[in-house]
Amino acid sequence: MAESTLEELYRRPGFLIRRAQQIAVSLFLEESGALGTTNTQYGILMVLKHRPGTDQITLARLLGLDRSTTGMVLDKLEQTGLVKRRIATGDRRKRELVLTRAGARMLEQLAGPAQRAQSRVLSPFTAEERTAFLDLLEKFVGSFNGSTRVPLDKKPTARK
Amino acid sequence: MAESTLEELYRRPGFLIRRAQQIAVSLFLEESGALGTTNTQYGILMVLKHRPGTDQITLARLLGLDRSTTGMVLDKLEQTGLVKRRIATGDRRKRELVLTRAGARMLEQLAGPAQRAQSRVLSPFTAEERTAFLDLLEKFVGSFNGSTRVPLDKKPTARK
DNA sequence: CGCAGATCGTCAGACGTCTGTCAAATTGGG
DNA sequence: CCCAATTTGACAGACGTCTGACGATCTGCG
Repeated sequence: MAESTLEELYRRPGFLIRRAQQIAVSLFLEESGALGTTNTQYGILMVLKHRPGTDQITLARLLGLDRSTTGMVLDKLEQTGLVKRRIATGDRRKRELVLTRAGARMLEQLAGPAQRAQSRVLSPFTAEERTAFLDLLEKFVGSFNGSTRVPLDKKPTARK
Repeated sequence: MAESTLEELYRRPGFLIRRAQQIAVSLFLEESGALGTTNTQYGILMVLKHRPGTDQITLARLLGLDRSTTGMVLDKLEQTGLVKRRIATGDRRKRELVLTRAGARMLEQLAGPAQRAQSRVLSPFTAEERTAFLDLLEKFVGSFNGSTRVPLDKKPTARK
């Protein structure tokens, strides 16, 4: 029966990856819920915790986002009072980004939800499958960093 | 050196999955390029090819999208002349969706690019890794169909 | 038969994401 | 030292995605 040839669609990596992303976001939102901070915002807060004073472009490269997205999300974070933007001394084009006290507190409050979300994401897998899954994902994204529209640069410190 | 504790971030499944999705979309767009049809639109066209006359809600459930997204993408598809929307006979709330001739042609033209995109997605893997990757993804999304915000329903035919 | 409750689709609102363009600022080569 | 090229961030435009609300319609139960 040609009735279900769209099984092809369901086995496509693109389809599966889209669903996976949808699920991961969903789980994070379910756990972080009332705190009102999204996945992406959480990523930015994380980076800013470890690299205070980073500028927007570097931040974007660290997360694999483009400048516009990064700027827009930072707008929201600034409005919510979690992040402070300051014109960089020495290069007035740049904005030095730092967590506010509220931002640091939010990050602490998010630690639990983020951890639970991660556990739920991995919950369908056995221990071996977990590492296999992560290893394969790492190999996948790793082999495309640099190519693709929005490359990721884990070592922006190593600047020319 | 606490300097790079954000390696934690890079190993998080949520982060890896987001990057993977970003890459997959990017590759599809690179290949389909000039045809001007996106990932999501391609999914809708695929379903409509195999299930002509489907209504929007059923289509949404088949793809794991919500009603609004589905409706909006269908707006574009209708504007571009790839899909036709018709009030269903027997239930005037529903819209029967069918590919236009141009829609069917577009689907044919997309076959090559979609195939190439899929090959490129899987290119970093060995044959064994490919099936492992797809199996793990399938297990992952499969175990969350039904839960999460936007469930997926592969068998909407089996209605009450 | 008639109305309460479910269902379908649209709309408004919010967020994320990318591309392209532009002004301001910086840098480098002559 | 000066101007061209580059870099940073903002803005406009386009698409996808979800939630919540609402009108139109249908269905089932009394």
